[in-house]
Amino acid sequence: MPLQYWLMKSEPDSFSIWDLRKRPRKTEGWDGVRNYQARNNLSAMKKGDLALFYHSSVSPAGAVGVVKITKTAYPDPGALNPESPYFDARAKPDKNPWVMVDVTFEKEFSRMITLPELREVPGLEKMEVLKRGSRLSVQPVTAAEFSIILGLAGK
DNA sequence: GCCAACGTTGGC
DNA sequence: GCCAACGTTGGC
Repeated sequence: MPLQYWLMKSEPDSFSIWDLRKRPRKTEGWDGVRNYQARNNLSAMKKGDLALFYHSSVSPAGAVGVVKITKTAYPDPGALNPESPYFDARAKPDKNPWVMVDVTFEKEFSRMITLPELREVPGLEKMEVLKRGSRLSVQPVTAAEFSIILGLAGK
């Protein structure tokens, strides 16, 4: 199976690509996903897959860099911890539906590729993140889309 | 801060 | 199983 590509959204106020770069080994667990479709995408990730790091809920929003999946899906302990903002009372230690992966910093783009810019680029029309009302926080991206965006970042 | 769009919940 | 109400996301 060749590498797969993804887009992962985070609000930079809670966790930014700059936070990730400062972590030991530039690695952090991507936790707190509480949507089944996004969870399924996390579960489908393979070691070595690459993901666009996307800053959401900022103006403008956009892709700011690339991370690598360095650990495949494992149970997200936050779901079991009442102190966690991501606690889910329905999750049990033997039946925890929520997973997380580890991501490692790969690169930061020299500039943000903003959402308005992405909308203008031929070949990206079908991207999930461009759809009206798109809220999925972990999305698949095709190899072609990923390549186009890296090209924009390299300019 | 507003509000459209979405996913989830819960009454029936 | 339907669907209205609700809470959340996220662009603007």
